[in-house]
Amino acid sequence: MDQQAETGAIKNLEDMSELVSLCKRRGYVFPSSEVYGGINACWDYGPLGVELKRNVKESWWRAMTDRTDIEGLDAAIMMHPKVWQASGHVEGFTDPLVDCKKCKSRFREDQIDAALVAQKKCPSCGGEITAPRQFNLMFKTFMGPLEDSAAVVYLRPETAQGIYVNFQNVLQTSRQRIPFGIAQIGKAFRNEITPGNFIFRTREFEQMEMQYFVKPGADEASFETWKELRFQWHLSNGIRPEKLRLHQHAEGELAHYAKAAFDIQYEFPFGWQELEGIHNRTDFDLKRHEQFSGKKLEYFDEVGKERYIPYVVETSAGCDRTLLVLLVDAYRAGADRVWLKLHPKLAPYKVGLFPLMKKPELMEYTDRVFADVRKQFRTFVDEAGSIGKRYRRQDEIGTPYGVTIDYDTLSNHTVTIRDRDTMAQERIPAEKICQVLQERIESWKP
RNA sequence: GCGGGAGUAGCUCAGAUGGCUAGAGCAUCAGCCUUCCAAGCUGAGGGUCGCGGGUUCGAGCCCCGUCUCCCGCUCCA
Repeated sequence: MDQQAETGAIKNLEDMSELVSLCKRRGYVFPSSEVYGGINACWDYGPLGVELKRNVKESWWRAMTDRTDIEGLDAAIMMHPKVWQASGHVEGFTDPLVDCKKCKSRFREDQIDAALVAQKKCPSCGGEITAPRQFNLMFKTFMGPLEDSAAVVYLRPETAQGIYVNFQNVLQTSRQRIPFGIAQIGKAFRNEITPGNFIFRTREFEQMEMQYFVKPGADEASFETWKELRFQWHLSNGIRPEKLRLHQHAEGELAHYAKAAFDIQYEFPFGWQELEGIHNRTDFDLKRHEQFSGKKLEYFDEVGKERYIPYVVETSAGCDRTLLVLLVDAYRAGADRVWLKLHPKLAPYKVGLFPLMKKPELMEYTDRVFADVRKQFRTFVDEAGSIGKRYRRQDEIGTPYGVTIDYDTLSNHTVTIRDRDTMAQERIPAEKICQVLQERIESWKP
């Protein structure tokens, strides 16, 4: 690993804002509704961002569905309102908050002394507190033409419930047996009080979730397995190992549904933060849905001749957060260039193709190569400016390889292939470009 | 929601005490140059100076309002 690469990585929030700027400048991520001045914590993925995101989702989906014991699902964002009563989100996601006008502290009204609430006194400084305001983290809207409370629906605050309520459907149609899992990628919405840090915490976000159903008692072993598998997945995307860790939730930190929980955390410039959660949700959710729906959600084990409600091990990764991690982890600022050291399998463009000079014979040859290479790899052709400048442009968006057609190409049909990370070049036969790209992409090491 | 900072070209900014068609660098585009690692030449496009009102003969600069962004406070993808 070269020295420049290590010293050029993101260290602080200032470097981070360079990345945010690059993202906008080059078409990875734009602020939403920018012509109207933007809207807080909403972001749009541009041409490069959407490619990177698709590649991330593809990588995840493969990791799931390459297994024979995992099925896919795509549930609706809007669900029956009772789902959220059963899940505990109607209750648990609505916090009455009060603020102290004097010391600016914020408290949950239901967690401070009732006597103090009655006197409107701050528990820490004794100052006056505001009247409680309801902070409901679920977005609410109305289904149908009338804004009647009977027709209230929520935008899902997590994708998991879509899987739980389809547990029996998937079980029956896929003919799976426990243990098995259901995977889903989709948007979720939370009316966060404090969003921020670029695409780290947004109110609309995408999750990549898998719920693994196991026999009670087998949950702890499965939990350990998934913890490890998910950690490895992030490493397989080329993330620097020293920036990733597993963090166990203490008892008090656990969500209302969880028996045990680990976060896969990344060391962002704003600290260690969650990238993915692995939760042992027990039979909490399925049981609750049984109660609220009146339907049986148990599993009959043909072999052991027993009925039970399965336990669930959940792996819930943030898709946008994964993107942020990839970008933050890949950013390098050297003395004379900036580059994204993205894993080639995830990079939006795999190769840049350049005629050394803007000469008809070189451009013609380039066109022929392009027609061939683009069938297999997303390719960006650039003939504007000096060759060095074109390399820089591709470096900045993370294109791992550059192929240049020069005058030697015309006589002996060889081209140079340049490596983004080392800037080293090698001359190879033009007919082997695809083969070499394939080999390099597959064997790439951070 | 509160405190702090800020809104002038895609980006980074300059625009003394209000005064001609609002500037620079980078970026983009066109052309030239260039036989492998950016910033050489010529030219072009691009801004109702966040938005609305007010003061004034005249406002990017002053006043009021409003919106938005960024940084800090029990958020867990």
